[in-house]
Amino acid sequence: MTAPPSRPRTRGVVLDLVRAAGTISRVELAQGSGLTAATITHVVRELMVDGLLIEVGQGESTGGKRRTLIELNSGSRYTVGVQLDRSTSSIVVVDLAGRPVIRSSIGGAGNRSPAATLEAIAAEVDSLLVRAGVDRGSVLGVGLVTHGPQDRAAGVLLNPQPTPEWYGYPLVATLSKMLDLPVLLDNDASAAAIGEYWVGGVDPASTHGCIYMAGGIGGGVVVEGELYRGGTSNPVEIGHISLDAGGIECSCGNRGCLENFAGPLAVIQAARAVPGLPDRIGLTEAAQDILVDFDKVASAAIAGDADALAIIEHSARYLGIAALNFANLFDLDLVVLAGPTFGTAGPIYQPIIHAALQRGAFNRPVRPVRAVLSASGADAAAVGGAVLVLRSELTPLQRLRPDGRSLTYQHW
Amino acid sequence: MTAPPSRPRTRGVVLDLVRAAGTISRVELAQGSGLTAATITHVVRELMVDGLLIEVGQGESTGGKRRTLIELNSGSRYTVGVQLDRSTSSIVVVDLAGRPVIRSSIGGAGNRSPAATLEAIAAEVDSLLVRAGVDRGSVLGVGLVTHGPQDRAAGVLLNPQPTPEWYGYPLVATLSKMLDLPVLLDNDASAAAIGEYWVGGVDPASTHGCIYMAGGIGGGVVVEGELYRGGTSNPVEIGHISLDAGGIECSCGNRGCLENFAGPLAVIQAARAVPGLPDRIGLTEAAQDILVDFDKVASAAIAGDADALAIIEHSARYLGIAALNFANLFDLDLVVLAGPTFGTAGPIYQPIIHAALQRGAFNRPVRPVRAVLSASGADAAAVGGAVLVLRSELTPLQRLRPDGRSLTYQHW
DNA sequence: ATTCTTAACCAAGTATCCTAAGTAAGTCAA
DNA sequence: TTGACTTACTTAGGATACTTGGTTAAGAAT
Repeated sequence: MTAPPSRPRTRGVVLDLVRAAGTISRVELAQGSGLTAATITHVVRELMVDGLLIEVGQGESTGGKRRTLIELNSGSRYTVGVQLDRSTSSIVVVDLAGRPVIRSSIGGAGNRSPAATLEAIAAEVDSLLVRAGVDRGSVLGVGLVTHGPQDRAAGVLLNPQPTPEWYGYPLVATLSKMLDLPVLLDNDASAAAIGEYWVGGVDPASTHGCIYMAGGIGGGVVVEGELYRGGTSNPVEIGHISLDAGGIECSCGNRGCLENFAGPLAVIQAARAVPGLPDRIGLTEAAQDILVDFDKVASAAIAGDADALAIIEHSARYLGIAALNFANLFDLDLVVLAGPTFGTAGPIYQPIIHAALQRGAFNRPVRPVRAVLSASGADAAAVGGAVLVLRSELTPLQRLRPDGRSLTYQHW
Repeated sequence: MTAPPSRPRTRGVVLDLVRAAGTISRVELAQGSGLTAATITHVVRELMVDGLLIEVGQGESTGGKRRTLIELNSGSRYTVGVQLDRSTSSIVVVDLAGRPVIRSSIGGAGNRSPAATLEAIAAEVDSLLVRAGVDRGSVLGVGLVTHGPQDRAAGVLLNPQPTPEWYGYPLVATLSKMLDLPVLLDNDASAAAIGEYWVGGVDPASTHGCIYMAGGIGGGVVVEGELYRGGTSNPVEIGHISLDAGGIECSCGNRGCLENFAGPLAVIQAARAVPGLPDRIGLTEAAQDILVDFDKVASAAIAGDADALAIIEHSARYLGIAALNFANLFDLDLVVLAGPTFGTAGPIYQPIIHAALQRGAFNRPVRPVRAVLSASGADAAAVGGAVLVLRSELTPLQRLRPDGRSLTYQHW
């Protein structure tokens, strides 16, 4: 365990400015941080000694001495992001700049026990680190992201999915012990949102939300680079907002929930109900993996099947209404669509949702509101998980405990 | 103008702890703030020299020296809150503890010009300060709260309501000059939310949202004592979230907006449509003031008129769905109902909305979710405006500019 | 070359916190 | 009642992370 760095907040601010700019000079760091040039000198020197920053050349003169350009020393540290759901688990290793250096997908939880699932994940993480040639000592930690509700501080799920054994199972402690690395747990949609902010080129001044659609629909919001956390850190249950007061009752107790109109299960069910369509696109009677089945409908829609297209467009229109409510409530100027379902169907969803925002976003007179597809594609949540570890280690904006360890981060 | 106080952040933390506790000792301040007892000694002494805190006695011994009890010196500073809408303007003067010391209501904007309206408000503020015997030198400033969208930093509305002349009119600069006091502008629903947190006895650990219903429906969210601001500071347009994808088109561009189902105008229109009801409750043909008309329906409902009750209950059920979406998206554990419409009809609305939250709030397994009526009644927004000034002057949690002046606060 | 401008660094000062060692004022037990 | 103990608060000194102001380095302009 390394000693806690001094002035963690200032280091975090500087690192974040470097990350956002890519390449930057000390003068610009001073302007951007509000600190004086002298302080920047000291902080940058510390960060260079730690190997986090490197000087990469000189800028053009603006009438005097040329500025020394600084970048993240991206190969000096790595983090791992693990996105877990029932059908698949995506794993990525990212460098200090948040760029993926290697990725893979393995089977999801299925009906396996947490222990068996985590064993498989740990083995794959070990394998990826070896294959990428990443020194284990330079790995800061692992971000495990999955569906909510969850207790992040305890590192457990508060949801008996996929099997009752998962409720309260010590995911973080177990994976941490298996890998001998720090592990943090977070919501997949929140991770996708912060990941998009960090590596997706989102304007730091923007307030953006993420709609993450995998097996279900989740949401995340980033304001000024920070995740909206709400009260119990399980915010933005966008899959279960009601869009029809008289709609059918949902298992959540609400009526007319978004997921029942627009979720992948609703899409698959709608496809099954169209005579001939299941046979045409290979949708067998027995319920397969949700994402596999959804992708059959999505592929058919992209390929021009009118029935499939109508079903996807119906889903997109409801997502558009949800996105509009989402944007008007959180005052967003950007809605990012992320998750495996948008891998194939994204080009159908994006323009419809974007158009819905143009129609009714309240803050549109103040600034433009857009909907875009995630830059990280299906790996958005996994990349986000890795980014969450980067953030927690490098830019500790939360108040630190006296011993320098993060409150939201469990070191085995 | 007084010199900016030293260590503004620490002072703010201490003042906030004192405010939340009412009466507190230095030992508890040290525990609550995380600062050492020595630092608390220094900070409390500074604050006592400034007259903001006073020692008020001693607590029971817990085995040693008795604790010296400290309170806000509530008579040492005052702020003014002005809530403005079309039909009425509520004005309150609150002391340092946020308690109202005097209040009044005058006519709202109506169709008057901004200048004429502000003249009337300024005269009434002057009059209230004199009648309450408040020394002008102890008045920190004025919080002007009204509907959005608005540009808080510029101190102008971005909405041509009630007349086009209001769009972009320099409200803050004008009122500030009239009164020779600092003025800040904010959203009425946000103000009601923070006001409820400050003086309504809301648990500081809770995450609460406010549904503010006056002429329209607005929302505000407070997380850990801070307002959710979103991107352009016009968040939580809850009146225009869609609850029926196939509903009638709203002027905002969306369909099936909450306001068209549950807003006061919808209630009045529904009452007009019931044969006999308008005559029975004195609802004349010509549209009067919205709040006056709404109150006729609400009073009849409270008095037992079945038709009026059904209309209010219909409105409440839709507000309940909206509150549930609100709570699930923002992860709230408390929804406060505020605004003049709840003055009479609150006892009908509250149980229905509360029941809706019990039915479907996602975080309910983690902690209870409640709906309550505002403790400040119809003055919630005005009290909130006054509290916003207290906060900005006393607990500057925002980063301060080098000259010590707040970024969000315009000193004429 | 000389002078100006800009970048980066260094030294000393300051604000704000901490730790450590007190003093003050109470309880408790013999 | 006296001495030991506990708790509340204060004082003194020191650490940290910033600041201000001056210096050196490296370029452009004349």
